Amino acid sequence: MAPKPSPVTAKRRTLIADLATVFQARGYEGATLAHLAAATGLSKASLYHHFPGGKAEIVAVLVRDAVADLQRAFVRLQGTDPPDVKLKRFVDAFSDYVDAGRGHCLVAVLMQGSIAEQHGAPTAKQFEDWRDALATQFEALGSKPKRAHREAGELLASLYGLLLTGKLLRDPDHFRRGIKRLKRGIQKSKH
Amino acid sequence: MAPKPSPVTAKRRTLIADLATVFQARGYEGATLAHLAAATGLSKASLYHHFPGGKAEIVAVLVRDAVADLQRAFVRLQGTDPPDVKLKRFVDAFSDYVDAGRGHCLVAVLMQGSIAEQHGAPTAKQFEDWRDALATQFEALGSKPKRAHREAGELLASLYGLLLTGKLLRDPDHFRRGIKRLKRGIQKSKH
DNA sequence: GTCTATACACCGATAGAC
DNA sequence: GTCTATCGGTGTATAGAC
Repeated sequence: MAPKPSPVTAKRRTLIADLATVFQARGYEGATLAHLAAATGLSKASLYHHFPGGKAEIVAVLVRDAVADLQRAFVRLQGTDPPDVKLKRFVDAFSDYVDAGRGHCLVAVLMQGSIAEQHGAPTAKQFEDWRDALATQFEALGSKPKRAHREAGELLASLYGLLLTGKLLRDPDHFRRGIKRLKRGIQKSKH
Repeated sequence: MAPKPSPVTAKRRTLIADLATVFQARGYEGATLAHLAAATGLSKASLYHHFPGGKAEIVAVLVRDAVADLQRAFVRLQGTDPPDVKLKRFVDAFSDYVDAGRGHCLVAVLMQGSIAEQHGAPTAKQFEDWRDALATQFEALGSKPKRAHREAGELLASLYGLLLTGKLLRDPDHFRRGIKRLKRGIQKSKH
């Protein structure tokens, strides 16, 4: 049995989750300390106790955390299962990460705007690694390296495109239906 | 010959274009009046002369204007040319609208965040109309209505996804290559 | 139409009591 | 660890001269 996580860590995790919802909905500049305090139930001063660096430290921690969350989806590509199974599991995990299209990808939200200057370059490298991990699976499905790399980029673009257009169209099902089709497409591209 | 546009209107057009660049790069909350004044070369007080409603009026005008710009891409779907030709022209026009992936779609940028509450619903209706216009062309290519509707949503998602992932990957060519492939895909889906 | 000067609210951040 | 009170700076918006 796994060891019980310390309550300190558990409290910090819910604190971070509450903070993330504000940045997700309002972006970096739109997320004021008053909003953050209200969302967490703490005062502004208490937030500075947990994050002495203020807003900059909060967002740095949140980016780290969101990248780790997203990483958990790409971990589904590891293991000895067939590549199409792993790719479909990844797509499902990504869907979970963005709450089936109801939420956002915090990494993507924060990388648009003033935060990109500070965290944009390392995040871009991370996304390249993720694209390579996807490409490896497409190669295992029979595609040549160049084509696999292309298919990996297309899959990423489709996922984020479905997420964004679902919000533009205000259609909660747009993302869900798109995910379903994407998974069928992975099945087919095996031939 | 078309009548020469009045200098007043021309000045206002460049003014709006300058303001748009700031909102595109910084989002609604990130675009302060100081930034907007600097970008236009006017003082803050002068901005209030042109837009008495302040920042809210500026962004309302900009949304109207950006929607009209984007509409110009969808106008390429009209006419008597073959549907695949019209769809490819639309894709090129969209690419031009976002400066080949180097810029953003101002509509999409503003609809994420606090502005969505005010302008989100009418914009969503507009996007539905645009999706329908695309679906009509896919029907003309031989797809049944349901499938054409799906293909239209996929095309929109791919365009916005390529735009977003190109920025996440910091790869200026990602969008350009994706556009090329999308156009080839339209060719193929004809058969 | 454009400007400088300014009003007033809110922002991020700190001090210090409990 | 949490709070109230408060600081200096900046944000939006206005007054009024030119």
